[in-house]
Amino acid sequence: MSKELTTREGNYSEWYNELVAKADLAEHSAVKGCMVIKPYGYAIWEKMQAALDKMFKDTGHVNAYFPLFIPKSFFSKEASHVQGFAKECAVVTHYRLKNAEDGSGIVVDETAKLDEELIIRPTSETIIWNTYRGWIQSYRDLPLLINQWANVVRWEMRTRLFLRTTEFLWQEGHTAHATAAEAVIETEKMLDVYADFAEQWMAIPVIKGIKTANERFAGAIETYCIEAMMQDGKALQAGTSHFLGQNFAKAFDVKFANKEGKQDFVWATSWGVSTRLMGALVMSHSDDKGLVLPPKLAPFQVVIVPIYKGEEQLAQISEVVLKMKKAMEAKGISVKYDDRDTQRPGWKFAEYELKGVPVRIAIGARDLENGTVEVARRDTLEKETLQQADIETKIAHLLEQIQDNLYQKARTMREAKTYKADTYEEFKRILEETPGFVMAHWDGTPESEQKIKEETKATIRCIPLNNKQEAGICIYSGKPSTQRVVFAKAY
RNA sequence: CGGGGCGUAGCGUAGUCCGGUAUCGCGCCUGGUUUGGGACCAGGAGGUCGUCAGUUCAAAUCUGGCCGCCCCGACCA
Repeated sequence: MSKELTTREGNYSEWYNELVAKADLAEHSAVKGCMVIKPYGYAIWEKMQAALDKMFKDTGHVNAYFPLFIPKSFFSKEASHVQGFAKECAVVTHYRLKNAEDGSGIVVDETAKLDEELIIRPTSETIIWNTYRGWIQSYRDLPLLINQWANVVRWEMRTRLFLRTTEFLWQEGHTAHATAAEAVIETEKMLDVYADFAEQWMAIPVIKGIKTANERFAGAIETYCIEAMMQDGKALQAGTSHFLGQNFAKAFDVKFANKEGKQDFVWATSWGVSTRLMGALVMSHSDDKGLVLPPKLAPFQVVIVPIYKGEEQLAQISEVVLKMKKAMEAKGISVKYDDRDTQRPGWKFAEYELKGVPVRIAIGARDLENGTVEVARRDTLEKETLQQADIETKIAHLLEQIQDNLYQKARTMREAKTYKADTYEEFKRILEETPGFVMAHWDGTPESEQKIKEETKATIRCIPLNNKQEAGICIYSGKPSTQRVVFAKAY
């Protein structure tokens, strides 16, 4: 394994791929388009899950689990939904294998053909709404606020670790409501949860907005999203929350008796974030030395490396370290003490930098004499010598600073790469020369949006919520427009 | 599905044009010296060269088929 990482400047895409592999987050599996998430990467995902799961529960949701398989007929019930997903579905057609008669190995047993094929879920609206029919009779059964943690499969033509894999992990919330207004409030509430998570936990600033009709989820009335900017100026959709109207209730005949005793179709939402967030995390903060993790999501926040000669000295150092470790842990800081004798300090320094551990503490004989430690922060690569006394308070403070600094840095970067364009020429020049978000007027038609996409590869990422209204003309058609929207090339 | 590249030890590779029994680095194992930014010395283990067939005295190398993966596009979270 080479020690030097490809630089972001040199080849951003290659830098990302190498980083994911070298930081031990994930690797390609034997199955095309599918990844193995390695323990270190999975530990980050578990942190994300824990934080999100708590946020969901704090907003009144409960977890449940629905099947991996969906009968094919369910898909045809909601017309636009099937249209959106049909091209990327994995299908189970048989349920048994047998030994080939010519002894050449195992083959599909053609006599074990399913009467109805099963689709491996690309998303669970259909199986869930089919189930909800049996759960909802009255307004008293509503709202139904359910989330599931699951894996889904979308047979994408081109995949990239975390950003787009054939199978991925996610959570999908599916809620049912008595009124449209209540469902819209839910949709917006969960968008806020996602935005808070992105900003406060992942240290990634996001723009909340709604998707245009072209970009809307298949089967939704309105799709809300959070959009983040990666260091190369490309946009990444980090989470979506959909107002589904009564589309799925009608498709699956889910009715309830309202207070007036009248039958009405149930109103729905669905919302999800996936392991794609891991990709967002990597691409937002990391540098040419490796991963940079926000303290709130790092598998461990502090690593302590002893520098010693001989076992006796190690024992002396360990005594001090274990006390510090205990004090830090009492403050809720996660600490790894790496006293392995099999690797040298320099090796460990490089390794933990590559893995993005927020704070490294080194302690040697010199420090024992002086009552000090060397503290290095990953985000700025700065080192300072601190007194051991009350180290837990200093480190706790430092971790907060790092968390905040990462967010501010990402925000500054985004602002520096956000532009206004008033003509199509200017728009194209910006995308070509200095990729980023381009705020531009658009006439509101799918036709103009489509043409711009074909000619520049840029799409409308979203129409920001509470967008400033201003008169202007569409950069493409010259027709009047009332607001600027966010254009960018996207992952 | 179009374009490009690749498949040789755990990883990364040389060798392929011009056929002669596989190179180098990292990693791994043993012993020793080391340890404040990816240590050094000595010794050692590890390979049906993606796969199947063909040509040949002889194939990693030539010919044909097949399989797989990666990258760039179209599609998408």
